[in-house]
Amino acid sequence: MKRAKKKRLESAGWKVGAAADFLELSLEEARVVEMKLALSGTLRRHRLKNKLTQEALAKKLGSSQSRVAKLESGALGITLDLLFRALFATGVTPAEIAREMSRKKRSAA
Amino acid sequence: MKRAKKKRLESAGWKVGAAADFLELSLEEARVVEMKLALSGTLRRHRLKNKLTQEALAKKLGSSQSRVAKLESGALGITLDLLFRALFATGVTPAEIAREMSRKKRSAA
DNA sequence: TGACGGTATGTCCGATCCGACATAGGATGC
DNA sequence: GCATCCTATGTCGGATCGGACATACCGTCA
Repeated sequence: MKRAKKKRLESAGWKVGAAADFLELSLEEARVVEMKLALSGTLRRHRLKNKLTQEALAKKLGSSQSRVAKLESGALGITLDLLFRALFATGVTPAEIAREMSRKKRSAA
Repeated sequence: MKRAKKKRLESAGWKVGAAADFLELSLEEARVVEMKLALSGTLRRHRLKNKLTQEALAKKLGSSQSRVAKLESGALGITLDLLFRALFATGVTPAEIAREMSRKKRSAA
């Protein structure tokens, strides 16, 4: 599968932000990747604002610290489902998420 | 797992919209469910607006007609990842999705 | 009526993700 | 130094999801 191939490449040392630029990702795939990156940043900001540790957030989610770390680092193999659950668990409102989503992200070097 | 239990119950004949109201879903889980429902509606509207069949959209996504049908019906076992990919594939912009997301959904009977 | 295009539903099986755990890194305080 | 706290990274096994396929359903048109 195409998606699988992408993952393989990326996990072989590529940073996804940059990857979206030159890998042959379809437009919609690239957008999803950018979205995940943007939201993982949002998640970390809000977790810190709430003075939660990754472990504390993990417990709220019924997840584990390592998974939260992966969420925040924009690691591969994390889904939007978990990302959104985490965001909501930190008290981010849908409206706020929406705002973050539409804020375009300049691709990092 | 709690999430697994929820799925079990729901798949035993419950409509998710109603389910979110009385099942012991955590707040963040309920929000994700509502979000999926809202977005599946958005997807269908935009697909039709673009005069695409489910099959045509499926091909764009590298998926299948049945999967698209499930996406649009808000079926269980569907992730936000695929939902967003589908939305982007129908040409919906992030800003538009954001707008849909913050629009609250009255729970259907 | 039958054919046809579009959609819904159900079931496989392989791919992917999740939570758990171990462990390493880094910062701070003693 | 070395505890302690937080975070990062890697790896398992089992749960969930995905595409594919079959098939049923529903209009419409002739």
